[in-house]
Amino acid sequence: MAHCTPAQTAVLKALQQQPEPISAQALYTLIKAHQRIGLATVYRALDALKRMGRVQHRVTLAGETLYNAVEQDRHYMTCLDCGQSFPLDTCPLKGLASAHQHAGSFTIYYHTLEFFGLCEPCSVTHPHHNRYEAAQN
Amino acid sequence: MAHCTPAQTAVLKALQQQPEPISAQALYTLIKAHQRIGLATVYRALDALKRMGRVQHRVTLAGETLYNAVEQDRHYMTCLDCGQSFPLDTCPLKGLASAHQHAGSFTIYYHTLEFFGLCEPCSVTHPHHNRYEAAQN
DNA sequence: CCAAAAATGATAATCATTATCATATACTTT
DNA sequence: AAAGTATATGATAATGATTATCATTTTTGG
Ligand SMILES: [Mn+2]
Ligand SMILES: [Mn+2]
Ligand SMILES: [Zn+2]
Ligand SMILES: [Zn+2]
Repeated sequence: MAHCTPAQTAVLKALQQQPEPISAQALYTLIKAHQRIGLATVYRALDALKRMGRVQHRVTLAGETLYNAVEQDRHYMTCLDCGQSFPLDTCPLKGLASAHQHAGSFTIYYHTLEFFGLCEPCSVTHPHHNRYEAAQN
Repeated sequence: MAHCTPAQTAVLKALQQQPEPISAQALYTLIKAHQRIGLATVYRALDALKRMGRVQHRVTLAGETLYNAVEQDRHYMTCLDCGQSFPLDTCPLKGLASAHQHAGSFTIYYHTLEFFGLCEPCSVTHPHHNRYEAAQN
């Protein structure tokens, strides 16, 4: 049922060639090298593809939204200190939540799952030299 | 080991009284009613608390970051069309990933998990009247 | 009390994303 | 096929949440 405009097709094709999630601006640069396209159109296409359940997104700590094809069900552990992301071997929800599921009356297209914490180097380096008492519960 | 400045304590206290995740700006308004505090300080405190593993965050489709105390391990299904969020009864990772876990050398403080798709009303109303062919795989 | 380090508040700056709007393209009807 | 209508597109301006600056205050340790 889901149909695509030329721009949407171009964006989806480009996304499917990316091994890692990519930002709208980076996608724009990539596609523009091959064909005439506007940045706003890239954003519009990504939004439309999202609502068709063909593209998913996640937001980095820097506030940048990254997109990838839904087939690529990958997740990350992200360090709150240095911002580095480390991919998980496998989706912890594998099996539990398959694509295009129904939960009650809600149709699920995709999910985002991300772990946050500190990577080894940062947990060591981390100063933690506050001058105040710990807040009580 | 984690110590708090007065601002951090105020922010954490305010957060723990909230039943739902809240934005930095809304928190700022709430706290300012009781004590002198700056918006930048609220952002700084939230960031510090995040790195202490006491506060977690998620980003709405509108691009707003919402914060909540880590104790409140709640997740949502969000409609890509109308933006409404519906809370899950229970965390699908309950048991699998307990708080402050270790995964290899990485220390996990919290996780974000969110399902995206279409809510009942939107999946019905949804026009889907494109004029182009579906993009191939 | 005194210097050094850290925290704070007010405000300006940033920058990814959205809104506008004029134009182009596709579909529908004569 | 031309005209008329709806949708898509591109260039650019506007938005707004978050961050950077910087002067001032507070805390710490001697
Ligand atoms: Mn997954
Ligand atoms: Mn959970
Ligand atoms: Zn790190
Ligand atoms: Zn909806």
